[in-house]
Amino acid sequence: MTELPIPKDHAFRSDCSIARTLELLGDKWTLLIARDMLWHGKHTFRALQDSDERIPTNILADRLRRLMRWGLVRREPYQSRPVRYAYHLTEAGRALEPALLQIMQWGHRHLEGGLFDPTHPGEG
Amino acid sequence: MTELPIPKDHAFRSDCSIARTLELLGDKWTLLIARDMLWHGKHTFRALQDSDERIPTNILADRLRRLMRWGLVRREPYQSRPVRYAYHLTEAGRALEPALLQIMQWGHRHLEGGLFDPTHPGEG
DNA sequence: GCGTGTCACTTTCAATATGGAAGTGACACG
DNA sequence: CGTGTCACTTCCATATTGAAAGTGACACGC
Repeated sequence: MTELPIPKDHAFRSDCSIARTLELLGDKWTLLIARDMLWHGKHTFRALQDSDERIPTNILADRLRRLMRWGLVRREPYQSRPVRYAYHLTEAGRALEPALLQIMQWGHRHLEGGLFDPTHPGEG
Repeated sequence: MTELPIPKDHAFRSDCSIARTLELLGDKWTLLIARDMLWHGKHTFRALQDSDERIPTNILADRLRRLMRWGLVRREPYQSRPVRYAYHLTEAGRALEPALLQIMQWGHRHLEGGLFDPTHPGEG
């Protein structure tokens, strides 16, 4: 149960936790970034941009900014000269894993998706 | 494990089940429609449009069309003269419940959302 | 039969978001 | 100094969103 820094300028459209969650994660890309950081060891801008789905760089930059603003992602320099940052999920970000697993499960069962499953390593 | 009628004209951007699922459900509204049908007994266009989040009617119509096209929702006339339809989740649509619960859970814990929880009736 | 109301949408259109592509800045390396 | 990499930002055409108004099929009351 992490305290998230809800942006002061943000007004939620309702009390519903699902509606609120979708306000930050409800798009086609954001959860893929979480997936890549959580399960695929991708932590640099470059690595995240090289996912199978080929996220446009402007969208990636925007989503990372949003995730940082909401406290789901933190970035830290992994080198200086030039300074470059690695992005990591915070505790709140990692807490998305069960939701991600359920979404994956549904896709496996209904959309003939690939069988990668982080809970069964070696199959993907 | 329901067979879904994947639209012939649709090409998934990757094999990933999460990416695929987000292609149909990855927006701010679609899962709210599922929520309302699943837990709030809303099955007419009117009822769905009267949710707390006030979905625009053109978006609602579009999302219902999409959900029907993908086989997550089915509609049936609930009256004739004039004929009017009720929308219901199919088995594949109802199978979203675990994902919805996890998303709700995350919102409860991190976004101070309301406490409605269909698994604990009487608290919302 | 006519005006009013309801439901279920569709249409319109301005504003915002998306996404492909090219550009920029800070370096390392040779 | 030229080339290359990483991490973005900027540009811009197109697509999506969302507020609002419009439409069609009736029921109901007068």
